[in-house]
Amino acid sequence: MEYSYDEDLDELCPVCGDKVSGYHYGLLTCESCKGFFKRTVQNNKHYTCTESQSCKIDKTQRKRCPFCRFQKCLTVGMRLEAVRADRMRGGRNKFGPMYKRDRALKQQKKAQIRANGFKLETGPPVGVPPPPPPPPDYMLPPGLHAPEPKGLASGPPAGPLSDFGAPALPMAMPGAHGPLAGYLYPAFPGRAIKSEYPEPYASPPPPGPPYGYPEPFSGGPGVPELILQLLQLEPDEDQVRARIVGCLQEPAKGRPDQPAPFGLLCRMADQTFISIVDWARRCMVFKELETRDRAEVDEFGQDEREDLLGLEDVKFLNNHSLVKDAQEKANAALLDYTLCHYPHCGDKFQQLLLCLVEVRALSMQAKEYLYHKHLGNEMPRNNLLIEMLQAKQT
DNA sequence: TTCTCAGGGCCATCG
DNA sequence: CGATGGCCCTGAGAA
Repeated sequence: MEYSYDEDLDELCPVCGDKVSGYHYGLLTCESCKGFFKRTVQNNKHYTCTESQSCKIDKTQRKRCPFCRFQKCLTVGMRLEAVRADRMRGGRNKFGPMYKRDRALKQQKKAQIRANGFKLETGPPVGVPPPPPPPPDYMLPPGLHAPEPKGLASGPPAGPLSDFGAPALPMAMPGAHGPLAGYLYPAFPGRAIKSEYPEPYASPPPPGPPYGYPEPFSGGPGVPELILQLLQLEPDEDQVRARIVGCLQEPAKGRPDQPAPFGLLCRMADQTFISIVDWARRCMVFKELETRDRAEVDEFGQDEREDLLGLEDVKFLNNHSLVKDAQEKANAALLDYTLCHYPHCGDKFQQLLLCLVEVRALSMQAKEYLYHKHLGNEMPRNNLLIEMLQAKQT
């Protein structure tokens, strides 16, 4: 096989650390893990782990425990639906644009690293390669490896998600064979893949966009130092994911009658919230705040992050001049960036600020919804989000 | 029309 | 004898 993106091949397989051979089933992996994943899905194999389902998977030990290896394949983001149920050879799948974008992103990051002389914490490629060695909590909850579609395997509350994040209508796969028959299949509009395997293993959907940055990031000259610093502080998505998976593994506490999907979503939201607070804590501005203000930021981490990015309401802080100053610096950096990278779109800066307003409105709606749930005694206990909302109400 | 490259198949090797 | 993994073939989509 010929590659025009040799630099990608310098990377290591997120599953076993071997050399990657290209994009396979959603992300850059080695040939070995590609084959292993293919055989497992095509042959509907079910493995068991003789240890504690947390075996280390690396190049030398990947053959020891296929259960943990496959779990890791799913955890890092390999896609079951990319394995063709009809076994048609050749062609491209619906991930093509995703691969292309991921590749462009890598090029940009490398160019940025070269231009700036230091390495940013990179986000995951299309999937999420974890830093070797893998922590034990990369493993999915045992229930997620059920041979039957139950629990999370039945999909999120709104139904199975399409690859673009929108709920897709489930459809029965015509001609489904063997033990796979009767499963629900996500609907894909593309014709390259006429049918896909179901998700009896139900890999968790990646939190947020599958890329390190929410939009194509143009590095190199013209990127203000402040933006580079903020990007460096971005939470490591691998760690966030590992923490969420670990959290989901914990047995449910509190409300046994809690609907599983909602409870799980609350847990995931909690972990995301913790990451945001961590981000706020590590911000250079935060380190300059007074202790009392820091406690406030801890409590209102999410709002603080929004504020630092250009929103209002920093009145609750003692030292609001410092925060205000940081906010203005962030705005100035963003303005510089948009002027440099979107010279033909004069109002890019204003457009981005308007997006923040919309995000803020959505945030308010979500808060109201959660608070309504809380008043109806429908929230899980020990929920950080609701504690934050309660604190804000008082 | 040609090229690219990701998914599938084949098969030698290994345990 | 089944699993593994490297290599090659195929063919849809991009150029």
